[in-house]
Amino acid sequence: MVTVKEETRKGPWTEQEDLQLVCFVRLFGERRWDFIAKVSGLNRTGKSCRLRWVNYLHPGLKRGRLTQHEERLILELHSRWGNRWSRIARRLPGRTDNEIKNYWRTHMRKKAQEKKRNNNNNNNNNNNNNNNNKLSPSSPSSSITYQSSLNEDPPPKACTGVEKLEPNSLSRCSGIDDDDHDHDGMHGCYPMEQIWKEIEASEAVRDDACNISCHPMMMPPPTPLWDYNSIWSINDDDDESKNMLFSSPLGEVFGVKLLS
DNA sequence: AACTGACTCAACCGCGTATTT
DNA sequence: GAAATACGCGGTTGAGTCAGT
Repeated sequence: MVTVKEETRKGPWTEQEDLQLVCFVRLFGERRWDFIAKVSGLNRTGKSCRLRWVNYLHPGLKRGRLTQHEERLILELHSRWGNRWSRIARRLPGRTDNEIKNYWRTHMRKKAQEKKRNNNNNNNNNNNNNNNNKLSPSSPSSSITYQSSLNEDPPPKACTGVEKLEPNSLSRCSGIDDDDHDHDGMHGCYPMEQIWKEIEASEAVRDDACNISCHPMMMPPPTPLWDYNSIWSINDDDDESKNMLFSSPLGEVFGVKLLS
């Protein structure tokens, strides 16, 4: 007799897995991921489930490219906080730390390349009196200059260029946790002020939404922004979904509740 | 059409912190 | 208070896609 020990699944998630995960998050809330992983019958770690939920399945997520506004915000916040992606992500409703991290990597790669090019040009045109050897904010999106390159994380101090932080805001650059009141030191410095207002406004909206949707037993948020309606509303005639639920360890129990 | 390099995105890993037992 | 467990974060990797040659 050979007992088959099921390996924990890795790699890309299938639609079925997504569906299953959503169902169980719906039941148990966005917590106890190990429990959800076990109970759902997904051969995934809790960690993996959480990640999938946070980065992909969460109904509040925005899809698509970052807007210019968001890009600027990321640059600005990164210059203040460094690689504190989750914190930065909190300022960009609907965006995940992973997404921002990925964006930043790309951005920095571009920057590094630009820098390289600039340096090369400068070497070639050494006699030119333009002295561009400081990284010039050549691209429209780079009104902020960065000291960091691809390989070095910007030290939190890298508050350079137009940000013009006030002296007391250096603490922010040095990674001291001041969490959500961080922008107080910024006002009046430069047009970012307007941006902060917008952020706060959007956060207020988000918080309201959260009060409604994040209660463990009131899981399904009002309207997913993207096409997972099918997951969130399992109809009586959705046999596939039913099967999936029922085939999970606790499926029978909860399936009855869900589908009754 | 085939190849190559850049880019994007999803996912995993390791580690530190928080919470529970 | 200590140990175990769960959670969250940041770093990294690899597959897929797209544009240029």
